Amino acid sequence: MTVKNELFLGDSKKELEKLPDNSIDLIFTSPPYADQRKNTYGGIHPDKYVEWFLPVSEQLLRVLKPTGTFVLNIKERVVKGERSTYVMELILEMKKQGWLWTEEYIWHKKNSYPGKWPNRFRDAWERLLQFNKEKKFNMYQEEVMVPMGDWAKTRLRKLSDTDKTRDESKVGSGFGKNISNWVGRDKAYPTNVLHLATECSNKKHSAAFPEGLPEWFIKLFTKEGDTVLDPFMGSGTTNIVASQMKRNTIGIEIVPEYYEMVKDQLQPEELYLLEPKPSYESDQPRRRISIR
Amino acid sequence: MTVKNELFLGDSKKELEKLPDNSIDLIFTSPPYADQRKNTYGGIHPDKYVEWFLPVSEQLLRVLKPTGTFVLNIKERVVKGERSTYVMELILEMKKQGWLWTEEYIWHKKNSYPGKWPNRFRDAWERLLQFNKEKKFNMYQEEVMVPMGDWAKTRLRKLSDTDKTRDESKVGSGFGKNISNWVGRDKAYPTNVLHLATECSNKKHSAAFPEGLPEWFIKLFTKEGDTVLDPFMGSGTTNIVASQMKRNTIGIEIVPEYYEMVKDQLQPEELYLLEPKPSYESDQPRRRISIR
DNA sequence: GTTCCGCATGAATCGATAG
DNA sequence: ACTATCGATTCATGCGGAA
Repeated sequence: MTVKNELFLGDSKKELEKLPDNSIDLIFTSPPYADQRKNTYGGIHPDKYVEWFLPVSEQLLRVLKPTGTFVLNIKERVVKGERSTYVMELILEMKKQGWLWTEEYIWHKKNSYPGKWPNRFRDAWERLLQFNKEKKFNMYQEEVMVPMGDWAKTRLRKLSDTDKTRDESKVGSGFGKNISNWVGRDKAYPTNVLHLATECSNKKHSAAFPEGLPEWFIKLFTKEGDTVLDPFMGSGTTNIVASQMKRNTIGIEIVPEYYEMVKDQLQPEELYLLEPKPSYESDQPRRRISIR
Repeated sequence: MTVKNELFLGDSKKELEKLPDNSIDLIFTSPPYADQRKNTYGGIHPDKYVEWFLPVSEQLLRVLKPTGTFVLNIKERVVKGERSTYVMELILEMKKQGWLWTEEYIWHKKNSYPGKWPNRFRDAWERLLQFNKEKKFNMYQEEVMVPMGDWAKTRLRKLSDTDKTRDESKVGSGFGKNISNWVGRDKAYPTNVLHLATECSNKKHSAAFPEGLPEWFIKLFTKEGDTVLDPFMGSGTTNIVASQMKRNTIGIEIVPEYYEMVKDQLQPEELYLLEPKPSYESDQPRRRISIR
């Protein structure tokens, strides 16, 4: 089978106008976070953030299918000792646009940035806000349950201490519990708390999230042949993962350098001859994405 | 030494008026959650929640010391397939009252109640909102340090002499590891994600939280002899734990049954004859705190 | 082929210093 | 005075070279 990859260079709000109504199954994105500094990539001042984002979310509401889902990865900054409130204000405003705020998942970043300050500890979590157009939407819960295949059985037999305590991320997509909890069970349902380490690979984009994050939501909210959109593509993690999972993808990026970088890795049409096993069933390390 | 336990039966807003200004070091509470059903304990309709809570938080702002902290354990309900927004509205309104929203901790409920719905998974986390009166407040970070990961322990044990000297000579090399700094340290600072199992003890109160939760914040924000307030006492977990930790406590409860229950367990004056380790440092399994 | 170990670095924050 | 930039702080993780 083949999947299509459409990439747009330009401002999200403008480029989104080119997409037809009700055509997207899943929007997964991590927009530029608010930033006081002006010269950072995409830095938007916290006070202007909601105003900046709302025209985009209005377009997203238009292009999303009624059965589709919008997952927004975001976290508010600390400004002068206080958490900013722009994320909360954004949720309230998006509801006025017609979005349903269905759920808030927590991404627990197991290896967060070091640091200790007089008034706070390390920030080790981010929000994954789920929005929908309708109360009824597509959700394939079975897909994110991790089956007890031969791999898991073998793995459990030689379960090491490190597996038990330290490395939860080797289990499935990295979400969920201790491997040892699964002994005797066929399947495990996840919760709305996702445990995943931030990646320390050679990505040149500062806002990269681990591949497991979009992978999990793509599995949960789409099936093969569906269409996944990332309006703030960045290094293209969402699109590359989605394409590997045989979903059609659309990506928009305003910085030419990142746009070109992703373009080198994603063909307009990707042909999948083989039926690769899902990565969580594979014995091999997950395929690394190299930047050429 | 002795600690005092003051218990009030009545409505929080009214009873709080009896307390003097700037007299409390820590407020830790889990108020009745919003609920559409009227017959639940303290059930308040989501639409009325903010309006109901604000007079209480206004009193809390008055009684809290300038160096004190208010920790609010809360989570929004799902109403008609959507998360309610009263928590966000509450934060925004409390900021207008003069509160600083310093931080949001996540309580990850490791063993949350099993369950699955067509549109969502198990809810396995709650918010712990930290509010302050001033930017400078008391925080005893060393008190909640946690054992270091296995990796560091292994590394330190095997640290060779050359490693020590070589690393010391590299002081000033900027960002990077200086392992020798860690010698003698077996603890690390925690993050803003707390991993605790929910407790299934014999509590008759529906809003009971595990003892480890107030215990952690009491350690972090107070010292012995300080005063801890819970304006929605319930089964009295906060007060009982605080009293055991040699903090003076004040509790307010509107339901006579709960009020009497706590009164039976807490004397107006508790005498602590022994000065040794506080209970939370003992080896007794019941009082083990398990924050990773 | 394992296992071990050194090292880089990740959506960070504060406070001091420079413009 | 006010803003922008910079240095110090510090832990989990995976990778790659060494044993």
